[in-house]
Amino acid sequence: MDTAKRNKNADTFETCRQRMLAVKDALGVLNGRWKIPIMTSLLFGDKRFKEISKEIDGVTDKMLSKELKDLEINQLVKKEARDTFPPTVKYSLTEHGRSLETVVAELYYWGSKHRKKIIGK
Amino acid sequence: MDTAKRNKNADTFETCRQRMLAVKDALGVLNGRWKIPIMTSLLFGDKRFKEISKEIDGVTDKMLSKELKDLEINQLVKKEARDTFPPTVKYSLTEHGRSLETVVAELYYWGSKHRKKIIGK
DNA sequence: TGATTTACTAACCTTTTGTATAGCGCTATC
DNA sequence: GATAGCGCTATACAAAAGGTTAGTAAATCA
Repeated sequence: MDTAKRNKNADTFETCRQRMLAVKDALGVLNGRWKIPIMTSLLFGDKRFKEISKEIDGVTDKMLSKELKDLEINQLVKKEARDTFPPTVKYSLTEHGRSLETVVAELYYWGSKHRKKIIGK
Repeated sequence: MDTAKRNKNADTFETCRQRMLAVKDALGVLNGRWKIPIMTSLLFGDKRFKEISKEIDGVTDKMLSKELKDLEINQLVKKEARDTFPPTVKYSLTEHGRSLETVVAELYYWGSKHRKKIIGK
């Protein structure tokens, strides 16, 4: 391998690693089975706890509660509780959370394509 | 709530659930900590096993091997082994796998933004 | 009276993921 | 002749993620 080619390979290796870091930062916040579905739900509007859980098949109260807390800590979601009875809690996206819209949209497009290609053949 | 408003709510509920399904299809294939990093690595070019593992911090041989197998089953990755010694195995993306490029790109943009906002403040 | 509702939490259990270590077959290098 | 390299696989175990069940508060409804 000549010098020029070796340098080019080293470059793409470095570029690749930097991309990877950013991708991992994103995945670090969106990890687990439920965070992206939760964000998807809230991109359609503010919701109460039970409304979210109805939209996401298979999620348990425990998981939903935990994941919402994580998302709140990472400033993607905000929570407003009123001390009525039964309790009323509203979840909504922060501006930062709403900036995930394009990511979720791409996942949606890709997921539809994938379903057609693999699952629904 | 009047009838028109109730219908509109029912509509967004349904649209939301359909989006959710497609998003979950995508996540079903890309689940776990490693699949998206692996795809990111292969989007930069065909790679051998060790090359991928060098680019992804923290992944073990066991996990890498398992996840590559999953991706192969889902037709995102293809594998070519030549029976030389030491063994030479080349991994590359299928066309379907390459179609994930936009998803990964969005994750990369968002991850960079997120790092600046939350981690690197 | 007692069942229902909401947004959780605690206890416990299972499944998935990760870690550590070893080994294989064969070649090339020290 | 020992050692390093590749692309795994096997075994055993620890840790993390996720699921199941049950329970709480206080008001409302039958």
